[in-house]
Amino acid sequence: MSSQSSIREVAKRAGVSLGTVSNVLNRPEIVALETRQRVQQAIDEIGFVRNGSARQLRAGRSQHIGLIVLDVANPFFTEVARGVEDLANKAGYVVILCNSDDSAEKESNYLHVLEEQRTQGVLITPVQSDTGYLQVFRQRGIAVVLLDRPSRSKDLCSVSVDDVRGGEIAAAHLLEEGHERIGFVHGPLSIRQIADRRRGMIRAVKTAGLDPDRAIVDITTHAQSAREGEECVEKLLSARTRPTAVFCANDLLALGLMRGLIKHGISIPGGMALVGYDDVEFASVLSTPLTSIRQPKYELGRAAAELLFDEANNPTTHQHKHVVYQPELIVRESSRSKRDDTPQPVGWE
Amino acid sequence: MSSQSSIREVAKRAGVSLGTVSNVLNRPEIVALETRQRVQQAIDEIGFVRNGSARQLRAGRSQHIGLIVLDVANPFFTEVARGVEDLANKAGYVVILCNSDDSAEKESNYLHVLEEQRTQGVLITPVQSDTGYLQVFRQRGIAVVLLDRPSRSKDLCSVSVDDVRGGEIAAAHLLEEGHERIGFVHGPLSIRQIADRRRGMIRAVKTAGLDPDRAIVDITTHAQSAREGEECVEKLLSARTRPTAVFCANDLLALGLMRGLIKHGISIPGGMALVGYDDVEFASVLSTPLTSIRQPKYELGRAAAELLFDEANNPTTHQHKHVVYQPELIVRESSRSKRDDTPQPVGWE
DNA sequence: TGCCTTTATTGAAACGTTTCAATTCACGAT
DNA sequence: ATCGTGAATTGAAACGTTTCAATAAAGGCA
Repeated sequence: MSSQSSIREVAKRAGVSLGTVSNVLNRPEIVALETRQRVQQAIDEIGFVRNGSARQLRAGRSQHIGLIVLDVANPFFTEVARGVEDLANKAGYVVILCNSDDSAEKESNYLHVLEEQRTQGVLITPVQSDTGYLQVFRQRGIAVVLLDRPSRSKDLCSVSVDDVRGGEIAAAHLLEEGHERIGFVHGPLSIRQIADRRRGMIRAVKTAGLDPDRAIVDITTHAQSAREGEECVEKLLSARTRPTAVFCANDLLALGLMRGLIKHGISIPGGMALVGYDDVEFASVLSTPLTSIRQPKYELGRAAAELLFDEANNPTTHQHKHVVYQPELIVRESSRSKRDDTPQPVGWE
Repeated sequence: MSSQSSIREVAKRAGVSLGTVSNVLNRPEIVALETRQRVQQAIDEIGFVRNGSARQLRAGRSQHIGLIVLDVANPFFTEVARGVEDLANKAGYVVILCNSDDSAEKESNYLHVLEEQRTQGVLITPVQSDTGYLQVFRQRGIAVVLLDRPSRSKDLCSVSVDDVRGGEIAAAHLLEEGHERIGFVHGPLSIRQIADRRRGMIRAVKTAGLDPDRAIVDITTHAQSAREGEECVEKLLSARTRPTAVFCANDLLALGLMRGLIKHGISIPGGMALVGYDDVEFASVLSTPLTSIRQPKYELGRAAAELLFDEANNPTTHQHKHVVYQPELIVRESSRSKRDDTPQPVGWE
C-alpha cells in the first residue's frame, strides 16, 4: 500500500551504489551524464520521494521555521504571515504557523514541539513581556526573532512598528483639521502598544502648543472589539467638554463607535471626526470610509524572516538588529473637516 | 553552543542503558520508580530534548498534518484553520498551514514538501477541480480530505457546506419579506459554489410560485471583492425592471454594493434590501448591519480533521464519508422590510 | 538447595539519508 | 612501460531514536 521506496531500491534498480544516488540528488554535477540519467529514470519509475526525516537527522537541522502569533484570525497577523511565508518559501523553507491564542501554555507547547523538530528558528510575538525563557531557547541553538515587539534585551533581534509615531501622526492630523479636543478610545494602558500611541498623541498636542490634559479625553475599555467601541459613545457624549474628534486604538473600536454615533444621529465627520488604527481591509468600504493608521504588516513579516535566516545561517557573525517601521496615515472621509475642499480620492487603497 | 544532548548522554549520566532512557520517555510505567527518577533527573540536568527527526525516521510516520488553503487572509479559511488546529493539537499533532494562493504551482510544491516530510495527512481545498492527482498522493499512504468541496469521486473524504440550500434560504427570506424581483450579484458561474447558490434561489422562487426568469436578475462580476460590488450599482439601477432586493454571493460584494447605494442616496433596506454570504465578522457592525448566510467554518475544520485522523489511523477499516453542513440565515437590518415590526435584536451574534 | 516465574534492564539492529575517505579507471605525459 | 592526475564511483560510518529478543536479578515454592 504505502510506498516502500528508498534510496537503496533506486540504487539497485539503476545498478549503482547508494552514494551515487545521493549524489544525483544533491550534487548532480559531479556524476556522469549517463549515470545521472539512469538514476533519474529509476527514481521516476519507482516514484521515489526523499525521506525528510532521515535527511534532517543526518543534517542535524530541519528545513522549517516556526511562526507563533497571538491570533491567526486577526488580519494583522495573517498579513504578517504572508510576508514570512513568501520569504521562507523562496529560501526553500516551510513555515509552521502556530496560534498561541494569548495563552502562555499553548505558546510553551508549541515552543517545545518546535524544539523537538529542531526548527531552524522561531518568529514570535510573545504572550508575556518577559523574554528570558526565549534566551534559553536561543542558547540551545535555535534562532529567535521578536515580532511586533521591540526587545529590551540586546540579545534578541526584533521587528516592530513605531507606535509612538503612529499616535503622533493620528493626533497631528486631527489637530490640523481644526480639532482642539480629541477623545482617545483604547484598551488597558498596560499594553505597550497602547501606552506608546498615547505618548505620541501627547507629543503632537504639545507641538501644537496645547495642554495635553485639556486636549486629550481618555476613554478606557477593557477589550478592543467593536462592541466596546459602541458602548463608548455614551461616555463620549456625556464628557464634560465634548470632544469634536476621536482617535481609536484600533479599527474595530472605531467601527463600533461609528455605529453608535450613527444611532445617535451624529454625522461623521461633521458631528464627530474619527480616526482608527491598523487600516484593516474593510476600513475603506464602510459607509463612511475610515481614516486609519497603516502599518507595513507584510514588510514586517518579511523583515523578521530575513533577520531570522541571517541569524540561523551566520550564527557567529550575526549582529542583533532592531528594525522599527514607520506607520502611515491614510486619510479618508471620516476625518475630513467640511471646510476642507481638497479633492476626495476614492480611497480604495 | 548548540545542545549536544542525546539519549546516549542521558543514559551515561544516569548510569543506565539507551533502552531504559527510551522506556522512561515512552512507557514510564514499565521502568522501576527509582530508575525512572534518576533518568528524569539526568534529563532535566542536561536539558535534553527529544530529536523529532530521529523519532519519525524510526516510527515511519510524522506527527503533523498539512492544511492547504486558497488564501490565509480570507477570514473564512482562518476560522476553518482554527477548527483544524484545535482538534489536531488535542490529538498531539502539529498543523502545517500552507497557502496555495490559487496557484497550482504553489499547491504542488507544498504537496511535495509534505510528502517528503511523511505527513500523516493533508486537508486541502484544491485549486483545480480535477482531483486525480490527489489519488496518487493517497496511494502513497497519505490520507487526504477535501475541504469546502464535495468530492465527485467516492474515493476521497470531503467536508463542505450545502450551497444550494444557502441560496435557497437567502432567496426565501427575501421573498417572504415581500420582494418579487431579486438581483443576484455574483462572480463567474463556473465556480461551483456560485452555481449552487443560484440553483438554490431558483428552487425558492419556484416554491413561492413565481417564474425564475422574471424573479431573478443576474448581475455577473469577474471578481468578488468590494470594488466589483460598488460597480454593480449602475447595472442594478439601470435594469429594465429594477429589483427591490439584492442577494450577493459574498459579503465583500455586499459591502461594496452598500456603499454604492448610499452614494446614490438609496436607503437600505427601504430603497433596496440586501443579503450577503459568509457572515464575516464585520457584517454586524456596518452602518446598516448586513443580513447574511452563516457557514459553520470552525466546525468545517474540525470535522475535516476528524475524518483525516480516522483515515490515517484506520487505513483498513476507514470508510470514505461526505459531510455536508447546513448554512444558516442571520437576519439583520439590511433586509427587514419596513412593515416588519418584529423586535430588532442588537445583532452582535 | 534448586527450579520456576516475574520484573527490570540491556544491547544490538534498524529506520533512510549524507558524507567522506578510499578505490577504480582511463588517459596523457614522462 | 610507468607514473601521475583527475574524474567517477563506492562502501561504510554516522545521525538519534525505538523496538525487541535476550539476559539478569529477585522472589516464591517445593
